[in-house]
Amino acid sequence: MRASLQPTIFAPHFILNMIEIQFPDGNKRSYTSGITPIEIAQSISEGLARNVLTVKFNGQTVESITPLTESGSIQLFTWNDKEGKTAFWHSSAHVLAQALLALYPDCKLTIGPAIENGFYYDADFGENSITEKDLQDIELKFLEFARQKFEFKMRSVSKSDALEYYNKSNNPFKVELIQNLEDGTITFCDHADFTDLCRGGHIPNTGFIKAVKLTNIAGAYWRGDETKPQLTRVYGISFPKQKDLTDYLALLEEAKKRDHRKLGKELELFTFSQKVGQGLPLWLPKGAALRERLENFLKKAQNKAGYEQVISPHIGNKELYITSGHYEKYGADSFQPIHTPAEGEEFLLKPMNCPHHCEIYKAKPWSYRDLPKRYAEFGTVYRYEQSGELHGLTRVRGFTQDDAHIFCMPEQLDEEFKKVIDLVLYVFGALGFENFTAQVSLRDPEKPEKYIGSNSNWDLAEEAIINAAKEKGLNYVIETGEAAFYGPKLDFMVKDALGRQWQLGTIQVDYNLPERFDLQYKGSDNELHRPVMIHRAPFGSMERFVAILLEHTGGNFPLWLMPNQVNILCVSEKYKNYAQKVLNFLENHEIRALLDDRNETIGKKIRESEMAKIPYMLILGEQEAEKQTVSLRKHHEGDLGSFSLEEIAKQIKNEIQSSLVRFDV
RNA sequence: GCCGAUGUAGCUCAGCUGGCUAGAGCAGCUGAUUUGUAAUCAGCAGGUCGUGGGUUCGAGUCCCUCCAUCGGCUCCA
Repeated sequence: MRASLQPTIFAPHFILNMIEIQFPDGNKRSYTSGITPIEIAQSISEGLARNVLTVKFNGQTVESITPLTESGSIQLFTWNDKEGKTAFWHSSAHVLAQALLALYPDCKLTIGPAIENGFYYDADFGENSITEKDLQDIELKFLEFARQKFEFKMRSVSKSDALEYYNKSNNPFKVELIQNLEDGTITFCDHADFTDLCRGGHIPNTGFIKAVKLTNIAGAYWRGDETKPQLTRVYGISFPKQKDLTDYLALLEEAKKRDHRKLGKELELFTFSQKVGQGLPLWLPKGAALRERLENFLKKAQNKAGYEQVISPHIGNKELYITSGHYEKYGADSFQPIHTPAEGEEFLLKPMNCPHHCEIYKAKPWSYRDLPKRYAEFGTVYRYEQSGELHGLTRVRGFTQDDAHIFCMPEQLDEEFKKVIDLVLYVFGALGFENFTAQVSLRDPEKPEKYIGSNSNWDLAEEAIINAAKEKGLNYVIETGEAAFYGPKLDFMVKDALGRQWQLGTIQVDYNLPERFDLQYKGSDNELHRPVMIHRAPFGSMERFVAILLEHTGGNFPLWLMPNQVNILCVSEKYKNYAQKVLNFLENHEIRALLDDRNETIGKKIRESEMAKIPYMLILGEQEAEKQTVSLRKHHEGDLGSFSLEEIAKQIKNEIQSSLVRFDV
């Protein structure tokens, strides 16, 4: 500890110049006023000082070299903290901007934030676009600057000075940003001879950045608005150590191996055909069987929870969608109507099941005693998704929702909503999804024109969702403005192998369709009332769910879902008869097994079964045929010795049962 | 839809700055081998190099159109 930083209690005239700093653990220390956070870190340890990337003082992000002149609480962040990484990548974006400007003096910089994994910078390169080949040069320039350990220095500028600065450099983007800022709140950040409009939160100097990888280049609209000019976005990620970068790239390689598109092909689950059409998946036998098992699993739970299966056709009269309001909203951007020989008659490929289910509800009058009605259907729908948005099985144009619509009285909404949450949690639990976030999507109060339905109904529904999420102890985030146009929703978001978020399960409240379809029930007061509708899909869609399940399990599904649970491998063709007997035995125990009696070496058969991720391999030859046993090998575990057929069947059944807990309502 | 990249056999890939009948491994077929815990050997067959046009004496290679795929953006009932 440096002597000058010691509290000096014997010199009263100093006391006025002392400030008291509180640390996150509650400890307090006194320092001379004007001390910088980095000096405070030094007073604790040199090691900490070397690793401090950013600082919060009284909850506000400050630069590590900002002098502190008042007492307060301090938080020091390193690479191990989220805040540290953010500052690191934010600072990296500055260096990227500096490098871009150095190599392309005419490019117009716009914004460049830190993101979950790295950072990006959007710039307008005008006529001369850059390509991925240029990234290496930019990286070199980046590192050249980073190594010079430039300090990041914040300064306040007046609005007029700021505008003048960017008008002079002819940058309309920055000018637009500054125009929307309050005079007096505007700050610039300088490092080396580079200046950028910036709110702050930097690492001490550029020298902390030891490794950088500019990962890709993409187009991005200015301010995310399709009608505004398209900029070039350069994505990158940087690290304080070269090894961190190497590890990160290895991790990405690893993640690619779990890509569901790759696994789906290797495991022969699904395919696509240009001739059939883009975004229209073809389920191969193994994939179809897998999907069917998932469907049966959910059907069973739904039956217990009081759902009834219904079936509706793949097309519907255009009038149906005019009634539902979907035609007006999406008609122009959808698969276009199918015409019939009858003049003026038009049908639409069903983009959702709800209108059909509303008509099923309408098939007879209902009493309040009958409610809730819960109609479930694995309904295949078709949506004309933008071509650039299609992605493996996670975003397709034809897919099957594990859909259901619950028609209930308004006072039943809370309870029904919670029951659906229970069902979703059961499904996720049985399939091992633990890392999901619940997203509550509410309407954007600024844009009422985007939504249909009365304000009071929206208030009711939003409140019901938030209450249910709270009561069920969900780890939820609220997203304002993300609601569907007909009602708020609760989505269950799960990440894929590369960390991209996908919506799986969804629960949505709808006051709109019951109105449009004039749905009714007779209340205890002998008056007609309007039911509330809940749309819900625990998987979301079979396609997306299987995709994410593939990425999470790497193709090693729970045993009950596996297309082939057992491969029987015989050492030579001589033992075919015994192998057939083993196969029959397993089939009698409802275990899915395949017999590999090809004229190949046992080594090859094992290799192929391992690569096909078959959970159990039963190897049999002379010894086994004699003793009526099998030699057991488990995927990824190797040889486990010999067992009787009964023992094998028992073990497999146990494993299946332990992962398939019953759904209790 | 927009920006950028990619497209060679069923799969994974090679084919340099345009120049012999376009190659390899795996898979497939035929034959030999009858195998003990992650690839037995040999032979055969398989491609209008995504599509259509252009430049050229000559195009898998260069240019344009379209299609599909990949990474983003916008969108997502």
